Amino acid sequence: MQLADVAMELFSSRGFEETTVEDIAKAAGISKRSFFRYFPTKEDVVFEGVQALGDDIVEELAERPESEGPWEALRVVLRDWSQEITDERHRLIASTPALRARFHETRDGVRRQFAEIVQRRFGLDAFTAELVTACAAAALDSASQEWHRLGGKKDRAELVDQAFDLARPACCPPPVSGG
Amino acid sequence: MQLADVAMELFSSRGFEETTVEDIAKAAGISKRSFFRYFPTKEDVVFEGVQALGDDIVEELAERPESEGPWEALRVVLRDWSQEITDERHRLIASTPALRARFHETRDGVRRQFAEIVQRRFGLDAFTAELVTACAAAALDSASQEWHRLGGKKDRAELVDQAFDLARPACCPPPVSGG
DNA sequence: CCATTTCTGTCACTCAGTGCCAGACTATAC
DNA sequence: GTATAGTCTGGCACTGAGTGACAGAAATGG
Repeated sequence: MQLADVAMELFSSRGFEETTVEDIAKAAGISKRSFFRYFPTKEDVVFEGVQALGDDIVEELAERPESEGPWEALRVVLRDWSQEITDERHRLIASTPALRARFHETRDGVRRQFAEIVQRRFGLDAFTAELVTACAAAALDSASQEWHRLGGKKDRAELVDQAFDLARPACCPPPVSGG
Repeated sequence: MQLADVAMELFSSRGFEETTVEDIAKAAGISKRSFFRYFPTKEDVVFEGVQALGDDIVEELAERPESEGPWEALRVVLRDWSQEITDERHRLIASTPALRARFHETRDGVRRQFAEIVQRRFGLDAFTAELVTACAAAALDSASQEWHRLGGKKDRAELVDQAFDLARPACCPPPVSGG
């Protein structure tokens, strides 16, 4: 079993803060020092892959047709993002303040990358680009929360779509379809 | 001089992470143990008052007229929020990842309070309330960043207004003024 | 086989944060 | 005045995250 899996299992059963790095190391049969050779911090175990996923989505965004407009491009591309974070991970993050903080920060880093691309690709000024991407993040967040509120009974992608409809900012008018 | 001022001065000159709690304590003429009787963590020094300010604004929000609608109410009330965080504090937070993370988390806590009030006072469902407050936070954030981008040359309140115009979500149509 | 690189554990360290206790200070009551 | 109770403080020992340095094991390559 991989180190990250061992750690996540301990986090899930005991809680993040109640699990020491030495616990993880012992369970994985390595030393504490070696743990820190694989992960720079204890928190990073939980966020393994999130940054990588962010990079993937950034690339996808850069490949959307320019004619699509920023809001639609973000909508399409972000439907995946929330899917990839497992339930257990979400539960853990939501219930641990330190992880919540770290999650916000990580996600905002990706959002900043989005903003740069949106600015270049769709020809917006920095202010508007920041604004639009921040609104998209807001929509995604609300969709994710609503999904949890409903106990996972509704399709995530559908909720994201709904959120993007409700949150569409005034600076991104809907694509006209014959009117 | 107050403990928080001593600490902020050290943070400003040496940086947050380069300043130990013992440094602060020594400079303030108290023991390390006493420092932690005034502030639960080193980070909390930087965020002194932010939560209290949040509570104030939550109250203000609760007192806005119902007829105003959520978006306008948030706009009015949030114009103060960013004003209250000093430049130096902003600079420090922006340049320290751990503080950035903590800031996001703190602000999101306040936002959740907003959402509850918006939901009750303006009769929205939880989903929409979360969405609208998250969009407002996005607008505020973008305005604040733009203010820094412009080197503080433009009026903050004006930028917030502008951001709220650009970011107005589809679920909060503008108040009709005779049309 | 030997040489080099890489991986690993151990040890010692710094720093944030906590629990405990003992002494100092203050306020009130007698 | 003294006794007493509550609060504030420093000191000490501790846990736990994270780092630097070093030495030995293991893989790699000739």
